[in-house]
Amino acid sequence: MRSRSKFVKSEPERREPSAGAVIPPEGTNVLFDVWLVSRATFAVLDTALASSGLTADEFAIYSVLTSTDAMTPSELARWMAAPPTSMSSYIKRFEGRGHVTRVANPDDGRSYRLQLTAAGRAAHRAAGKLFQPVLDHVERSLDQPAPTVRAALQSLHRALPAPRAT
Amino acid sequence: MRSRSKFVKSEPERREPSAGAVIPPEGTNVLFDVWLVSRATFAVLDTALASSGLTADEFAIYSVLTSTDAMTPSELARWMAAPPTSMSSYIKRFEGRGHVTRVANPDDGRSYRLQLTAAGRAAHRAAGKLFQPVLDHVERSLDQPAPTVRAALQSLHRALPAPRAT
DNA sequence: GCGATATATTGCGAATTCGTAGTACAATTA
DNA sequence: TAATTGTACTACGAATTCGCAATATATCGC
Repeated sequence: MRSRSKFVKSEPERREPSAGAVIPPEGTNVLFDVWLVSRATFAVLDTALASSGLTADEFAIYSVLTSTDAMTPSELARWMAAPPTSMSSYIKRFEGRGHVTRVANPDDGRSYRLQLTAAGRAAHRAAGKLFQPVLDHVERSLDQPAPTVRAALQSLHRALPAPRAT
Repeated sequence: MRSRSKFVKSEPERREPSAGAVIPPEGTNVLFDVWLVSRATFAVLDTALASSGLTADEFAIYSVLTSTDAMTPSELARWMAAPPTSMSSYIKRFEGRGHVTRVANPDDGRSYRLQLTAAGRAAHRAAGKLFQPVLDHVERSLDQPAPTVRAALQSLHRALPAPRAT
């Protein structure tokens, strides 16, 4: 197993021992913030979605597949900045669950298109029911408008350079 | 191996086939944005740091250890929302590299404090030299002030609920 | 059209992440 | 202070992530 559920025990140490001020923001930067926020976000979502059988990553991928009716593995991999081999593993897993099927790609015989099955869509909806309360909580708790926060995130996304080895 | 280096080949498909507009922002939400941005960020950083031998996660952890002179594994785990067992694996790996040592924790005999060794600090500095250009690029490319973007990220961080299973 | 090169995908194996369960020490209670 | 309960850490094993190298199809140059 590896559902990545209870990272931080449900309630226990409500008052963080010292975390929260361990590192003053002045000593860090915007990329560090991304790291910290995303780790915390995944922890919360993985915990919240655990009983649905999907991880946060999987829920996100299912969401993409729900919104576009057919993507190839490569497109999906580029879209989420994942290596092709990881995508291959994901797909194998999703197919094993009966959540995804491959449809022939008339444009390219090396490739194929991915499609969520009815079971896959059902799983996505079920996970969505667990996801929604978390999203609602976050949007209500933000101390700036959600669109403002989203604009910042999207600005950051566009500002990233193309991956470049050294 | 698993240095998570060249996710997206260095230059090849500069013009994303269709990615970039696969899913309209209206159909998504702030947590989806976090997912997308963090995946892209890690891809860029892992690629940039590859030759230093550190992954983005490791660089971040070394950064935390550089800034605070002694944290326990638990504190560090909570700080970065990682399960204790993952932290244990990280520490074992870092110790194996000779980058971290454990110092007795006078306050608690079950625990100990982590400290970067000279070699660990050197590795962090070397990785920092690869990290800096990426950060510079991002800060220059943002279409809003970096402090604004950081404020949004920090707002998001505070808005996250405590991890809670269903 | 043919060969050369580029791209899409995957088998395989190695490294990583992390849950389960167990040990050791601390804190609380009686 | 002995018993009980809680917290810090880790050994172990299973699932995941992903690099390397191989295969199949596409595309480009001539």
